[in-house]
Amino acid sequence: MSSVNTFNVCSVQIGHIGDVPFESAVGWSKNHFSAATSPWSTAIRHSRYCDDGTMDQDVDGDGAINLSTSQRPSAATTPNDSVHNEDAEQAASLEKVLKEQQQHQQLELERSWEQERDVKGNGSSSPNSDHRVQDHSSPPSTDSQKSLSATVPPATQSQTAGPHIMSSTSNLHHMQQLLQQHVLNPTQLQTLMKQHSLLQQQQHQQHQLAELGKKQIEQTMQQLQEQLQLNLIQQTHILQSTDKKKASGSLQQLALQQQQLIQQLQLMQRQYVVHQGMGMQPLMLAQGQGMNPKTLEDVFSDCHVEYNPLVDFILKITDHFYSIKVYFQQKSLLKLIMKIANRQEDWTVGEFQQGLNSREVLSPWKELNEQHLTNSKSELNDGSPGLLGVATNRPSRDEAPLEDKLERTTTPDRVHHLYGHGVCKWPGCEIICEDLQAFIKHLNTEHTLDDRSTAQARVQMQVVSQLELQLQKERDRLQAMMHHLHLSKQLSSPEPHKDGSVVTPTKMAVNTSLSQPSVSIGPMVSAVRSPVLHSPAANVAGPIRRRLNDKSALSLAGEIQRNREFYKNADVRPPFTYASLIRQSIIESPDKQLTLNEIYNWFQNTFCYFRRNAATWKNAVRHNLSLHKCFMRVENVKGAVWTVDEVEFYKRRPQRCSSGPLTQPVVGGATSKSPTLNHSPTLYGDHLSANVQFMQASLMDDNNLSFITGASSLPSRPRDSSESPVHDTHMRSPPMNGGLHIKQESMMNQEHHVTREQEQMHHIIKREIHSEYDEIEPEHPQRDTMAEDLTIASEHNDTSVLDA
DNA sequence: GATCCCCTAAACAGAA
DNA sequence: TTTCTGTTTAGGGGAT
Repeated sequence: MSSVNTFNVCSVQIGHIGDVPFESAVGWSKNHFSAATSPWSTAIRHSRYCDDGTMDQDVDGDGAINLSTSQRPSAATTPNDSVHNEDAEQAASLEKVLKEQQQHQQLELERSWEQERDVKGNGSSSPNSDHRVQDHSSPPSTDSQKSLSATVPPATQSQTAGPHIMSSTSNLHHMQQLLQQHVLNPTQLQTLMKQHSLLQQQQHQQHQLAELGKKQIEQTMQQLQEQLQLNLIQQTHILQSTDKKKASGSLQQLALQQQQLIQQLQLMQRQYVVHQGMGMQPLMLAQGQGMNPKTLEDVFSDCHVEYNPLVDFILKITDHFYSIKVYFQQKSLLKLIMKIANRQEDWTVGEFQQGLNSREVLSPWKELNEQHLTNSKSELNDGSPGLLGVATNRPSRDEAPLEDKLERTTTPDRVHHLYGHGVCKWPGCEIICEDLQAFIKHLNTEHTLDDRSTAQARVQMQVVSQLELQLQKERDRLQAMMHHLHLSKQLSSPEPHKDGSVVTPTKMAVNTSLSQPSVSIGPMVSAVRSPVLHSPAANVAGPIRRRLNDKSALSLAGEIQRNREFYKNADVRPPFTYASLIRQSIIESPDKQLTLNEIYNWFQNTFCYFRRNAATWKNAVRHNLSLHKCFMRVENVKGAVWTVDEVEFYKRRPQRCSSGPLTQPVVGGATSKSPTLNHSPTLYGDHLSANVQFMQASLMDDNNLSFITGASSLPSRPRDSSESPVHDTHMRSPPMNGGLHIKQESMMNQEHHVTREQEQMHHIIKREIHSEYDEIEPEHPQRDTMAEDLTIASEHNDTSVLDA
């Protein structure tokens, strides 16, 4: 672009050449003779404009350019200096003589052109650019110029042709101006003109060569495209054939061949782009500048070297554009193959060929050819096949596909991710809004930039972050699974599927290629909603509550831990009671105490389910906190916090199963709200067994360790009287923090009807579990909970054992 | 069918 | 006055 601007400046200066002769002359020569082609290339390369528009001093320039400067270069620098200095000094007195010289020069030029026409066609017609540069890179001396004008080689003379004649009028005008300004003598001008014509001819021949190469590339691309289509048709045939065994091998070969063809096609397209970019360059510039393309072509033929950066820029953009188009076309083709392979569309070969020409496959090329034809109408005629021969079928811009129209109508302002089904989907909001406007109003009033919204947004960010991590993990796992299954399938039996869907590397590659670019949240959510591992999906459909026979609180901790991401992201009701969840939230806290609001937050952060219907479940939480004696309200300086009385919690749980032989338990001799505080000894045993078994499964699953073998024997471990009888009151004494127990009732006065031996057993079991966890993972989040759970459970078991 | 557990809803009161 | 917190009651559903 800078070159174009330079040319504009050049044009203006030519118009004022008489006013500022030498600066204009410099401008003209700078833009009409590139550094590689101008006889004064050295001077021009080192010349630059000053801020005031005049030329800066030339360090080693010749006299013709530096006449306007104060420092005149020495005559020894360039042979031309002597001539120009003499012309300048005698300019005033030799005007008449010069006019005669001009006339003579004009006649001489006309004669030389006639001679050139006569000898046209006798010389070589393929000079390369290196030769050209070599010929004109050195400044010609006066003698050489004279000899050049007198003895022009036939090969050089023959290269002057039409373009020279076409532009001779303007060049003659420039020459006359130069003669009037005494810059060049007629001989120099004549040499200059010949060189100029030579370059034009060379450029023209290069252009013809480029056209020839371009046509060859087009032909090759056409052949490759035909081969590709043939390949696809063959694949279609094979897919429709009944012999699946043969089809598998043939498909693999064809798929390999298809990939090679596509690669070759890409290569050819790239070469085509290079040729095309070079060919369309002057035209694009001419159209862009609103100038006469022919005139510009003349100029560019002289100055093409300076346009290299621009050419590179255009080529890069065009190449990138083509790469995108190639990708989309390949993707479309693969989609087509997948449709057929999956028997979604039982096509015949003819229909398949028609499908190849469908909009889905060809639309990228149509768009490409539209732009291509717009940019270079003269380069590619409308009747030409264009890229891959699809240009003729391009629709008009008004015939936009339905999908495009739908996409346009589905503007983002009509879809709000926080609004759906008439409900505000802000976490914990669920406000019903009649329409989008009402929702927007609600959004602007209720969910402003305050602490609450900020915190909720922060939570959501964490949710998204965790979700992405989980997605990546699951994706890697799936990939590993697929890889393993595919390998094992190949190793075991290369037999295709019974349903006809052959698992081949082709399909795997197709699946990969198709799935990679389309990472959307939809499959992710669906995947989250249907977990395979540790799936609590059985409890998804409604408030199915866990009973005592289900997993205990230990299982709750383990299950929450294992499915934390699932519950956090899936709108699934956790299969635990409010009481269990509240307890879990409290015991997960560092201080084993939480305010009501913190419990709310734990529910919302841990379970996606509790991000809606806030009023309902919050009421339930409060109800449970008040209802169950295991939850104790403690007031401290900060306010009220809730703690858990573990004994009371576990004492409460067996109440549910009152069937069976009723034996008054030793544990928790205090009165209960429930009139049926009957416990089955076997129940405790089952409970503990279930706990241990689940812990085994959990640890085996999570840590892949088998220490449980010892853990399972813990309840039956012989009591060691030497063990410290220190009673672990950690879980039995909720942190007081200087607060006051409001709801204590019988708790503080309650005798723990646990024998000394049982206390010892608590300590042993808990310490052992702690030590085991320390060996496994020092920071295991479940450690305390599990230890406590098992302690309680063992306590119950001991009781049952004693009772038995 | 009785009983129990759990959930949901609601009313009410006190505090912030 | 509103909102939050805590308590209590009532009723329904599921499990035993």
